[in-house]
Amino acid sequence: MTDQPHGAVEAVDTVLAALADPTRRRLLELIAAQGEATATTLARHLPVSRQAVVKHLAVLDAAGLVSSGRVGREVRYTVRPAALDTTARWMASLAADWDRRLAHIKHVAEAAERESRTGRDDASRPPEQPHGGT
Amino acid sequence: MTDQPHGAVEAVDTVLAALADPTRRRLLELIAAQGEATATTLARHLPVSRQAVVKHLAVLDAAGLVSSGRVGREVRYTVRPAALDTTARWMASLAADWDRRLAHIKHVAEAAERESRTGRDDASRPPEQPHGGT
DNA sequence: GCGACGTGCAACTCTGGAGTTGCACCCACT
DNA sequence: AGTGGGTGCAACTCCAGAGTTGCACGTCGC
Repeated sequence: MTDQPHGAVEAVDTVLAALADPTRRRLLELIAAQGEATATTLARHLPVSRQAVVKHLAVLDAAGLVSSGRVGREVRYTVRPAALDTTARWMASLAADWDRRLAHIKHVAEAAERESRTGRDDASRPPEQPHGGT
Repeated sequence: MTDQPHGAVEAVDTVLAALADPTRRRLLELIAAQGEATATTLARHLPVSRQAVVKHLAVLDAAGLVSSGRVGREVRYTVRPAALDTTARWMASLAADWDRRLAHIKHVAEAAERESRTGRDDASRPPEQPHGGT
């Protein structure tokens, strides 16, 4: 196990899928708080069976969010910031990209507005409110 | 519609759930690229029906990732960076928190290591490799 | 060796969400 | 008025994934 995807894109993919589940987020919380934890221990703090926890840990491991290490008869899990950080950066740059696009569109719209206003005086146009949305 | 959750926590919750689906991410991509788009238009660029797109847009809207605006007989959707940005920050701070905890644990472990080494010389101990994990 | 504890594997149930189809409604255009 | 394109609503199918149970195997402690 612990074969995280090669491409950064798929990494983000699996990380997002992994983080989508509340139980898995809770698991990460618990592991991070304790520094180290086993499936059995974690299951005690959750309303699900050990097997369910094991499956979740497998998903988290595949996403590179945790790493497993065997110590004697037990398997200890630790949190792994790298993948999470990568995803955070991806998301932040995406948000920035959206911002840029929106600013650009707004600029273009305003330019067109000025253009039409100076060119000819047609105040009789359908409302076309840009986006009241919320 | 477009009633985004009040608490920031639930916001992150819904955003993560929304971003978990590849089709929805593709939708956001398309909307961001075009600046504005309708469900019908978007469906033409995707291998799914318009209704499927509508449902996805409803989810994205509930997560605050898009905003809808009616223009004549069509409903146009635009991208909304705010929620995405919030989630990105949440994720980044979480990663930073993990980093802090790991550094702390490592520090403590090293201190304990030095302690036991100077206190008594017991080289006959089980391996206990910290975490080869991957 | 023996019991206790933790893990691993497999088969099973069941619900949520992704997707579809069909139809009714609204608005623009001529 | 009537037609076409876009939206909205509802009922339906289908399957991945979350969770369970049961049992076998390895490992620690005595």
